[in-house]
Amino acid sequence: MGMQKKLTIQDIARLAGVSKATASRVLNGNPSVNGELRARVMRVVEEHDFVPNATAVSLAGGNTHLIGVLAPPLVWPALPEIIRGVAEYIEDSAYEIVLYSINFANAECNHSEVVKRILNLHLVSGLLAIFTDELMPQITRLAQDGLPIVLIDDQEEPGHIPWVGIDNRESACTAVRYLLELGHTRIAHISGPQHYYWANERYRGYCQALQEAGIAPEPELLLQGGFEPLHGRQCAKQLFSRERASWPSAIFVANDQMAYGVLEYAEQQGIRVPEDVTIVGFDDNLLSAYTRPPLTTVHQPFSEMGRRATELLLNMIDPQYLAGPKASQQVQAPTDFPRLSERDQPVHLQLPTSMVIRASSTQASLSVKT
Amino acid sequence: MGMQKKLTIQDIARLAGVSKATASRVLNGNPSVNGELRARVMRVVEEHDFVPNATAVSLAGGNTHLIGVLAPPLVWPALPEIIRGVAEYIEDSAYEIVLYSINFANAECNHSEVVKRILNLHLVSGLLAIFTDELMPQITRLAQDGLPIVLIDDQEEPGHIPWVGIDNRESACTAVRYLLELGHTRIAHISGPQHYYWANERYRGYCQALQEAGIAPEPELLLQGGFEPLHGRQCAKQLFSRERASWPSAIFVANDQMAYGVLEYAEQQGIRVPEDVTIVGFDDNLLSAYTRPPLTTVHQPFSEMGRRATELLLNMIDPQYLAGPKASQQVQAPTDFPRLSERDQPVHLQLPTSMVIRASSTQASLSVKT
DNA sequence: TTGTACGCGTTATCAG
DNA sequence: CTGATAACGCGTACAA
Repeated sequence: MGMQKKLTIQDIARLAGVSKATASRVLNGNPSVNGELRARVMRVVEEHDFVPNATAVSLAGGNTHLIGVLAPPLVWPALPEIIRGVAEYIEDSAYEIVLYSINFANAECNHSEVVKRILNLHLVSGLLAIFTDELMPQITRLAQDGLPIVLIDDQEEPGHIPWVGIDNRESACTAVRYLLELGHTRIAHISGPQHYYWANERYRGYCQALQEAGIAPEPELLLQGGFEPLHGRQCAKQLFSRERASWPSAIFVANDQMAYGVLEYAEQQGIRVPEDVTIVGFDDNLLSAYTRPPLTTVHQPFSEMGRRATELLLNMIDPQYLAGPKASQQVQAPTDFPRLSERDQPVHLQLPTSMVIRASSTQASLSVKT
Repeated sequence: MGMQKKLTIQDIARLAGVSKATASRVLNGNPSVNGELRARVMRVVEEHDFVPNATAVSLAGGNTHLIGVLAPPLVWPALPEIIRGVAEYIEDSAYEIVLYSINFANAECNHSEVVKRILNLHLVSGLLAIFTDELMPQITRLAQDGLPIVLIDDQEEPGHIPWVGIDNRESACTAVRYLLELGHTRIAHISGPQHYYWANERYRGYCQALQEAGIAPEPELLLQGGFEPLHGRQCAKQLFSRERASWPSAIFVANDQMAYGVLEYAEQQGIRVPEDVTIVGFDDNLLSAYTRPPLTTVHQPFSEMGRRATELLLNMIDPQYLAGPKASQQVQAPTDFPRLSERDQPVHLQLPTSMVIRASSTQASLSVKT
C-alpha cells in the first residue's frame, strides 16, 4: 500500500551474491564483467524492476542530467512549438527538462531572483533561455560562471553566447521580394519596436528589397508599430484614413500578431483583403492559418529551433554525447558542432525560413498598379 | 573563466570558523544558533553567493523538491494555460517543474517507457498528470506505489486518484438553458466521442436542459462528432444539407475546436452566424475570442485548475507545506484539503465554469422561431 | 549552543 | 575480473 521501501543497489548486490561495485558495473554496461555474474545480476534487477536512484547518481556522477528551460509563460505565441521541439529531442536522451516559467507581468517580484534560483542550486547542467532578453545581464553572468547556455531570442543582437535563430533581414527581404514579384510597388511596412533586433533587421530587409527593385522607401508608407494586435490596428487606421489614392496596395507587417490587428480593422472598415490590399505577416503563428482570410507570412521553424538548440546544448554539456542509446544506430547524423578549441568565434545557428502563401495576398490589381 | 569549483558548506564553515553542522543550521534557519555565529556565517555565505547543492540536499533529505508534469505536447489547446497556473503556484514555492511531454503521435515508442522513466528514477516527489487518460494503467500503478499524483483529465470518470476538473454536465446544461432563454427551441448538438467522459456528460447536460424545458430531444438534431475542427465541419455539412425548414436555430457544439469547423463551413456556404444560426461552443480556448464571429462558449478556468491541482499535490507531498516563505504572511488562505485520515473518499475538486457571451449567439429570429 | 560522526545511494579508484 | 573503500555534499541524531 504505502510507498514500499525502494531497493538500493546494495540490496540487488546482496540478492545476486555480488558486491555493490559489480552490480553497478552491470547496470552501466561495463564490459569487464563475467557473463554469468552479469546474467545473475540482471535477473535480480528485472525481477524487482530496479532502477538506480537518480539523485544519488547525480551526486556521485556530478551530472544532474537536467536541463533548464527558462521562458515566459507558455501562452506566448511561439513557445509551445519551440518547447515541442525541445521535448522531442530530449525524449530519446538521458536528460529531462526543468521548466522555469518567468512571469514578466508580475513586476513585484525581482526576476533576478528566478535566475538566482537557477544558478544557485546547481540543479541543472545546462540552460536553454528562450525570449529572455530582459534577463541578459544575469544570463551572461551564468554563462561566465561556466554554465552551458544556449539562447533562442531575437530581441538582442546575438553575442558570445551560443544562439539559435533565423536571418530576419534576409527573410524580410524575401517576403518583400515576393510582393514585388506580384506587381506591388506601393508596399507599406508596419515595423516592430525599433530597439528590438528582429524589428530593426526586418525593417532593413524591407528597405533592401525595395532598393533592389529601384524603389525608394516612402516615409509615409513606413509606420512604427509594436508587437500586439492593437498596434497593428492603430497603424492600419492611420494608413487607411488617408485618401484612397494614397493607399498602399500591400502591407508587410513585422509580425503576425500585428497583422491580426490589421485584418480586424480592414474587416470592420469593409476593406477587402486581398482584393483591396494584400497583407503579409511574419512568424507563422499557429493562429495564422485560421484568420480570415488566412495570412500569408514568413514561417519560422520554431520546433526545429527548439530541437537544434537542445542538440547544441547537450553537446556543450557532454561532447561525447549522442542523444540516447538508440541515436548511435539511427541515421540521424549528429550535427557537427564547433569544438571547444574553436570556440573563440561564437556559435550562431541560423535556420532557414520559408514563405507560406495563403489567401491574404494576391497580385496587385490593375487599378492600383498604376 | 571556467566553471570555478563550487564552494561546499564545508568551505563556508571553515571560512566562518565554525563546523559544518552550524553552517547548515544557519542556512536552514535553525533558531538554536548564537547570534554572533549566525551573523558570521551569513556574511561569508553572502560574500560568496553560496547556495547548497540541490542534489546533495535531495539525497540527504529524501525530497527532491521536484514535481513532474506529464502532458501531451504543449501545442494542445488548453495546455499552455493550465501550465501557466502550475508555474504561477510553483513560482513561490520551493519546488520546480520537471516537464514530461509525451508524444502520442509517435506510435513507435512505447509510452509506458516514459512512465517507467518517471517511476524508476524516483526523480520527482509528485506527479501532475494532464490529459493522460491513455496512460491510466501505468499512472494507477504509480499511485499504488505511493507516488503522490493529481489528475487533470476529462476523458475518464474520476476514480480514486485526486482529481481537479469541472462539472461538465451542469456546465453544458447551463449553456443550453442560455439558448432556451434566447428563445431557441430547435437546438442541435454536435457531441464528442461517446466513450469520452466529458463528451457523454455534456451530452447528458444538453438532454437535461431540453427536458427541463419540456422539449423532447430530436434524434435528427443530434450528431455524433469527434474533437477536431474537421469533425465539426462534417456535422455542419450534414445538418445544413437538409431543407432549410428543418435547420436548427442554434447548435451547441461539444467543444470549441469542432465549433471552429462549423463556423468555417457556415462561412463557406454563406450561412450567417448568428443571424441564420447561433453557435455555442465549450472550453473557451484562446482562439475562440478571435474567430469570426467570436465564439460564445463555456469558459473552463484552465489556469486556475493548474493552480489548484498544484496546491493539492504539494499538500499531498508535504502536508506541513505552505507555498513559499511569503505565503504564510499572505492573505491567500491555504485551501483546506481533506486530511489523510479522511482519504477513504477520493478528492475531487470541481471548479466553476462560466458562460462567455460573444457574437456567435443571439436571440432566435422570428422566422425560424416558427 | 556547538561539534562529531554517520547515513543518503551511486560511481569510481585501487588493490587483490 | 572482482571486491573493499573512498568520495559526492549535505542533514541530523548524538554527544559534549
